[in-house]
Amino acid sequence: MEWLNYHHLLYFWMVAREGSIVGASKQLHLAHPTISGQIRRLEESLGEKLFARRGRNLVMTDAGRVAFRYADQIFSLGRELVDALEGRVGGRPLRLVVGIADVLPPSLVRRFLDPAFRIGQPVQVICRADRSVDEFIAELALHRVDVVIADGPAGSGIPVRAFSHLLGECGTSFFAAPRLAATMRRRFPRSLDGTPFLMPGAPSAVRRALDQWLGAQGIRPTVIAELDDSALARDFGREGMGVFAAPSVIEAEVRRDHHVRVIGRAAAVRQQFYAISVERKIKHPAVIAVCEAARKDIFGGG
Amino acid sequence: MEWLNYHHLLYFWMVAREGSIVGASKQLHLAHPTISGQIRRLEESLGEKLFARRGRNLVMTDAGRVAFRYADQIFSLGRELVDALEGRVGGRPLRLVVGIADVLPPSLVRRFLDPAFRIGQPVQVICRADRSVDEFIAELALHRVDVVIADGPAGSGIPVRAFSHLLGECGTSFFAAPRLAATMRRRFPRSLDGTPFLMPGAPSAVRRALDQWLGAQGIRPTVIAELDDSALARDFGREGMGVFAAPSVIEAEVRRDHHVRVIGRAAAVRQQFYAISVERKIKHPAVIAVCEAARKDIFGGG
DNA sequence: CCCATCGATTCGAAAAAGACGAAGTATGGT
DNA sequence: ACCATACTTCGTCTTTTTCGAATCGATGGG
Repeated sequence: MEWLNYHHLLYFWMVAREGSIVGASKQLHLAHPTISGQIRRLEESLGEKLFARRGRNLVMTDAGRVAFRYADQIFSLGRELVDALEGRVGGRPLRLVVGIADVLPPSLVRRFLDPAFRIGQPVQVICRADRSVDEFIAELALHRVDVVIADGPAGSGIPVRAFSHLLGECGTSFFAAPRLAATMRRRFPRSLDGTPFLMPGAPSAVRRALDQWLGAQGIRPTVIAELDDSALARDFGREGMGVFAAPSVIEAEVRRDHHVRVIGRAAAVRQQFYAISVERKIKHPAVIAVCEAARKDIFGGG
Repeated sequence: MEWLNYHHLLYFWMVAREGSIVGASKQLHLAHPTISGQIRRLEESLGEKLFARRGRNLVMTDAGRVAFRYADQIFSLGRELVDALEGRVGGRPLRLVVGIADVLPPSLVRRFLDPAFRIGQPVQVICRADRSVDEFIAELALHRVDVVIADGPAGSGIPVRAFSHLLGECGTSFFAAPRLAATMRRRFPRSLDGTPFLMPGAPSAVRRALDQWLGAQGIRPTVIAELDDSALARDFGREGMGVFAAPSVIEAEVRRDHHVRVIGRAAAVRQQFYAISVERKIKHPAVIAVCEAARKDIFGGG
């Protein structure tokens, strides 16, 4: 039996996270050629290409995405291991472990979580995005996460007793780099037809709503990439590779941070955000703060 | 941030599994001094001793046991990763993934699982013992295991909808190496008082029943080790290190395989065995076979 | 009690793996 | 066309890993 080389896997994982070899080389304090070579070795030993070149960047292949999911868990466990051994098992300051669906935009998550820090007592928030929503819900049952923030309620697909609390909902806005946006703004949404489009990953609620809406209008954009991670989608979009969608509540941040323009809105494509917990009545004070603030401040006017 | 060396961890894990460096060196096709040295490095980088010498063997320290739990999951994920990438994701022959509580004696598990192979169609059984029972139940919810075999019903501790099917129950027998057994057989169970005893790990049903029974009789053995893994307990016992307990149904195998003698029985210490599944009515044909055979053949007469 | 055995450890030398910088190739923006 | 950026390839050098031989300590049998 031949063992997987975990160092190679670490490099692969870091490259996937950072989106580039150069980025990873900085994180790892290594020269870029080193990483390039080691990833090649990993691909050889696995017998599968993990990355494909897209322009001057790398994107994961299907096999790469599979490997990444596992790698994510492996290295998350590794960190837990050293944490556990260094004694910080149950940190004394109030701890809030949040599982986050990776389709959610980071800036929105940050706004959701912000109130947790303002509840009077010191609190340490641990954000995890290294599992799927279903897996997080299973971890909810094991009390390894306190709350899961997702783009839909806990489905009946998995038999865990969990309760979904609506944080708020809004429509969807479509964005593109300035050049592309200029040609698209007129005749929206018809202009989306045939346009390069950055699609959210398959098993998400946004994706379903989007598919439905596009189908109903008979619009068929050209899907040039499917991205599980919404941050990745916006990075692609910023580079002018295509149109992407994001919740209307964070329009301002998206425009500002990614230098893109809004080309149109679809109120019918509802995006919902839920906090999922084990208890029907939330007890964790930080989670209570998060839920209340979301309903009042973030979605209060919209 | 300094990264955990996963190769060192692998060696550590293998040594822990095999119980000795020599054993691990055979599995890994490496020289023993290599492993010895690499484990030393791991201990240095972690700042914790993982093994302590007991006679000419190694036993895990508390820190070692913590690390082992994590390592087990890490390498189990690693194997899944390469399996997934080699395309045997959903193997066509009927697959039965069984989660096994590590307090259960392997020989009993083998007898439980035997009928799964005799159901007419080809079946591939994947036994996993790399998580705790609670974790397995959570994985049940994710359909990553089909059934969990445990020494007690699914507790209400974790909010997963799961159903426990009693496979059977029996009393407990106490065993020891011949020499020790000879002095113990008279005046059982009083003779257990002060005797070196190999206790099953804390969070198991057997342990609770045993504690209760000993307490009721006012017997206090000297606990020289607590072993989560029942196979380990019997290995210790075989070497004459102390008395250990096992379910009465497997008396014959234990006597034969470990060259130990029965020193007494306690019918009151009931050991129960459950198959835990997501459905109330079991659908998986192999699981049905397992349950029926257990009730008829294994526990039919006793 | 002594000796044979088994298993873990220490040590220095040899082999393998990893890391580096320089140069090369492809891509995208100006 | 040119430059900037990012990935690759290549030859060399460094670090890590591995090995065998020798040693130490515990165990069990004679």
